[in-house]
Amino acid sequence: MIPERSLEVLRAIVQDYIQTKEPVGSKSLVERHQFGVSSATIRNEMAMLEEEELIHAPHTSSGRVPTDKGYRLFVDRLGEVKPLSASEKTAISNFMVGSVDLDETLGRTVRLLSQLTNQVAMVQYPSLGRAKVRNIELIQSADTRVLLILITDSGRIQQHVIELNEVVDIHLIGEIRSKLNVSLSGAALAEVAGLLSGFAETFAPANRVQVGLVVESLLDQVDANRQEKIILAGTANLARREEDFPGSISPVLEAIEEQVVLLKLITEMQSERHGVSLSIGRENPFESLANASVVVSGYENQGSEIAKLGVIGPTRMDYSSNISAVRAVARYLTTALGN
Amino acid sequence: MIPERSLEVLRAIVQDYIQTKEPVGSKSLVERHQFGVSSATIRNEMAMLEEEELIHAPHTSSGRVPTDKGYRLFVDRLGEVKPLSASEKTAISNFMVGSVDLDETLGRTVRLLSQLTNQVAMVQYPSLGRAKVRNIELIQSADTRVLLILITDSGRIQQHVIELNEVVDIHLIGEIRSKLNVSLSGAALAEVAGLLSGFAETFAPANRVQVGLVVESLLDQVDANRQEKIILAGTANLARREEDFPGSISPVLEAIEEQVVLLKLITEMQSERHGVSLSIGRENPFESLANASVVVSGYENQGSEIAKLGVIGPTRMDYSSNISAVRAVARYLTTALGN
DNA sequence: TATTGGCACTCAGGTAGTTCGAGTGCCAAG
DNA sequence: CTTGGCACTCGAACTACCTGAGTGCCAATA
Repeated sequence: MIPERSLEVLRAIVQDYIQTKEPVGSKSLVERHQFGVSSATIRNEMAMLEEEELIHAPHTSSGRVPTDKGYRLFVDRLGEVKPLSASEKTAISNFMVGSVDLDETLGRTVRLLSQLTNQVAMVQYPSLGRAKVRNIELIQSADTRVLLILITDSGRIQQHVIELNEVVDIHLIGEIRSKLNVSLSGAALAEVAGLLSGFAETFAPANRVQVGLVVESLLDQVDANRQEKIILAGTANLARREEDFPGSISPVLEAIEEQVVLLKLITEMQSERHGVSLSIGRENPFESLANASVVVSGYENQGSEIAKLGVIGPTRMDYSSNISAVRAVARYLTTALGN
Repeated sequence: MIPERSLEVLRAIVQDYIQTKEPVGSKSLVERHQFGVSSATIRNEMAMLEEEELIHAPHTSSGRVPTDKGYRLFVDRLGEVKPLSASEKTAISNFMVGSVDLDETLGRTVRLLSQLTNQVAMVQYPSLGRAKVRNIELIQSADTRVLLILITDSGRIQQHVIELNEVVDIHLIGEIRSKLNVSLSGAALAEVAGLLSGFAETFAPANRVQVGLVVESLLDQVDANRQEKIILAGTANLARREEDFPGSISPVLEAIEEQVVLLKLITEMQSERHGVSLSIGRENPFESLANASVVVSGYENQGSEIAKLGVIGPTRMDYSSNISAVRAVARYLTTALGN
């Protein structure tokens, strides 16, 4: 058990360090905060905190800097969640009005979040995993091609062009389309594969090849919920915080361009307090993100979480405001999707 | 008229500078190239080149660095276009196989180009400007909403959700759909607005509000060819070339994130030799891109240019290889779209 | 007239020495 | 447990100095 005052000291160190970007020493600490004790006492406290690996001195006889573990304790027990300012709130609601399309909504959301936090923002597209089929359309898009459109109840629209290798028979397409909708409307995506076994056999033998191609493409798209998509905004904010990343920012840039890494990371993060989850520094398994922290929250549709959004930035970030911004944006997005 | 040998010297300076990233002096120049004259003579030549503002000395008594004007002369008259290596050629053809969807093709293209050049690559989506309507679809996507899909002959698919504010009448939707296709199939997008004047009046008065909403949305999308789209890849390559950008890379990152800037830039660039156009340093009007050069080329479908692609990187880039890479990729994309 | 060797000059960058001050750990006294 | 005091550390900032690649200019030469 760590005594109360030590925790106060840790909080002060984290806050000062985030603000000044300089290692913080015992003297400046007692000047900026009212501890009612002398700097020598604080030094003793700091020695204990260092013992616990909550802070760390970059070199002998310099101020202290929080470790990943220190930040973790800070956010878990010490950080108050800053309420959003009025201007931030209006920014959020203004941003959301007038977008009806899912693409557009998510695009606005990610820009909003990056603007609000001055970090790199990311929004994951809704997972197809738990979604249900609302509608399937087949449209001729060229002589030998049809466009398959899959609309889910989360509003996500996926489209894919199918090459049939022979001239499209418009009546056949119509037949496939209506049979597909009869079989699949309202079905969960996970069930689709099962429901379609034997589907081709309900058609005349001559047509089964083409039907097979359509079914295959549809299953591909359902399966494509694994390779989900993330949209990013505010990459330039990384460069502006360059000095916060020892070495270079380019590994970080590479990691976030590599969507696979990001997706793995955010899907594995467990939700903590207030529905927000975060990964601090080396808590994440990726070497290139050793100096980065990630704050994410899920957003919902019809009561269940469909995807996540969040920000990524230097370990030394303002956790309090970023957490509240991420949480607020996730909530607004949830309500925006609810109508 | 600049004498032949001076041009040779300029070429040598540009090549050495691109390779070594160091200002190049007269002595190292005669060592690395066979000029058959002494360094003193080269110094005289360099003095003339400086007179012409083709090169520039960062400070008194240091080597010379090409100016924007020098690079320009180099690419216009001196740079040989490097043929692609065999491995690059196979990389290109491998990359292209098996993508049938426009989205996917462009996505692969932009990644390919960034990999080939080690720069930031960009691909502009085909402009709707000269395209023709192939097909229009209306699909109910919720009780009060329909999805409008516009497919053009360039293979571009645009979708948008329309909020009708009342329960969708499926027969009315069908009627609108077929009438739209009758009126518009094969029409150039520029003609659409004209063809649709008076369209709502062909419907029963009770339905005209809904028809109006659909028409409005369609016109919006046709009009949206102004706010065209660019996809990017390889942003991390910028960070890796950080030292090539005096100051910081963040203005550059901001500029390329600001699609408007990029679009304005590349649409205003005039094609030069071999169908490739380029903007070197301050030749472009954007202060944030003062140290950046842009290499773009158009790609075609059915014989006419539909959009552009290219790379953006530091002024000190390897123009010869980048030009050939951009040109090659543009050609491959053109043929890939041609099938 | 173009080329060349020679020469004095310049200046960024590296090395070394110095100082300064914020910060530390420790200890003995309160 | 707290505190003032003290010796110690070490990065950062400043200075001085040196080195070497590079320059411009000039007089001699082919």
